[in-house]
Amino acid sequence: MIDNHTQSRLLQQYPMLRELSGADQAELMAAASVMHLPAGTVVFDENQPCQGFPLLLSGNIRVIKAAPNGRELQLYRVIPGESCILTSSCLLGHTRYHARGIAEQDMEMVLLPAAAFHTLLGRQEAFRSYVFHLFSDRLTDLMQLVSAVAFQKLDQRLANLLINKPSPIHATHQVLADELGSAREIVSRLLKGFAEQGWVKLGREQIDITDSAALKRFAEL
Amino acid sequence: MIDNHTQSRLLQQYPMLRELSGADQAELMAAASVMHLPAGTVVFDENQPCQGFPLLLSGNIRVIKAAPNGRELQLYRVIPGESCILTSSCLLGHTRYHARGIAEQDMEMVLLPAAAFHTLLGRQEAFRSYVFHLFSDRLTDLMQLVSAVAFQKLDQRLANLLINKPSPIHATHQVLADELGSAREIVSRLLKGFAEQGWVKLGREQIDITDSAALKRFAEL
DNA sequence: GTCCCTATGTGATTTTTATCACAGACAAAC
DNA sequence: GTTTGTCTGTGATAAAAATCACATAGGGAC
Repeated sequence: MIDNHTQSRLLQQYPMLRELSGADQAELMAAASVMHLPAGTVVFDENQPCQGFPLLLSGNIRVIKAAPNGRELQLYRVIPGESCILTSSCLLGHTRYHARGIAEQDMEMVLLPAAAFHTLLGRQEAFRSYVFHLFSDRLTDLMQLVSAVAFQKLDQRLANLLINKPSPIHATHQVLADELGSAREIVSRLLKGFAEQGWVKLGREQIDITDSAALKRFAEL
Repeated sequence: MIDNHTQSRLLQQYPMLRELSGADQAELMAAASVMHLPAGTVVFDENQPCQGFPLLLSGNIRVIKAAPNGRELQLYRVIPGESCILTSSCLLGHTRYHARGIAEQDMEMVLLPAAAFHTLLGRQEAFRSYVFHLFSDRLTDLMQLVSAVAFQKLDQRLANLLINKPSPIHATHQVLADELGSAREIVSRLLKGFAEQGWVKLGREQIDITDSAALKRFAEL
């Protein structure tokens, strides 16, 4: 059951919910529940069954693949207004998760039980269309990712990563490495190279982009 | 417009179509058209807009990402009974293709125009569920692929590729390399290694798997 | 048979990435 | 201040892949 304040926040983040019929909207609010997860929580993990459909109010989820040797690679990030398509996939395909989701910051989310999810999907065009779009976008992202991992060198991928974050970037080299699926030392060395080119300025847990045009040129080479 | 014989073949490959209402089924058959494509045809390509929803009757489609330097990587294969989810993604997300599709053999397919696709999706639970499942499966495949490309060595990926094909395998090393996103010489050398282990026997355009258990063990190391 | 095209084998070399092993640097805690 | 823990820099080395440059071999066309 969702309280009024949360309901309005939910509708703000997910405008498509406004298009649901009043009755369905009420049913959703009745069936759903709010969860608070501290940063670092494993929201879901590989091989785990699905709980329900998450709607993020604040914070976000890093969805990653972890290798047996401890390395990891970020598949994508779920932000408020989106939902974890992986979960939809589980719910729709009746399979289990194939990746791990980790709360990056403290997180509030509304969890829609599987049954309610299926009901909405069957009855509400707006909801269906929303889910289809999510699938579509994710598929595109993943194909891009595969292509990048297979064909691009790490320096280009790193440059890309940097220019897609707001400068100054607050992150350790390890975090960047995990996002790229590589090792910390490599990222450190590449960053040093960028710094020597005058593209970035490095500090502890901080990277200032000083020549984003050059970085972009390099990334798209 | 689809003739009777083709209709029955279509229903055989796509049993879910039987669950459509008679009227919708008739509408589908009226709106759709049959296409014959010779092997090697580029069925769709990156940045191209979507024509419609393909239903394969025979042959199959290799969906690949091509790198600027000529290398390529197979994302997945579409076989009769499946449909190209990438197309659904385009139709639903109103975007363009993000990969290339190539007819591997001569191909017959039924093309469902975008409008008919959307109608069916809105009206028919069975069709919707079919499309959702396709999405779900593909997403899973792609995540596996990303993980493999990022974390596995080529020898393991090659072993995996081999054991998932019926022996004897008829393919040039170049074809295998393209499937893995690597170079021919590497594949040749790795295959030689496998042959030395007694796992395969090599011939011109032919690979006989002589110890699939060992290959499997190696692949899953 | 010869010619020719494609497929394969292979050495040599380079590039890229990973791994290991520390040293130094910085910031917060005490 | 000192201590402590995390973060970063860096050399040395190894491993994996890619690249280049041919040699050879098989199979069909003639």
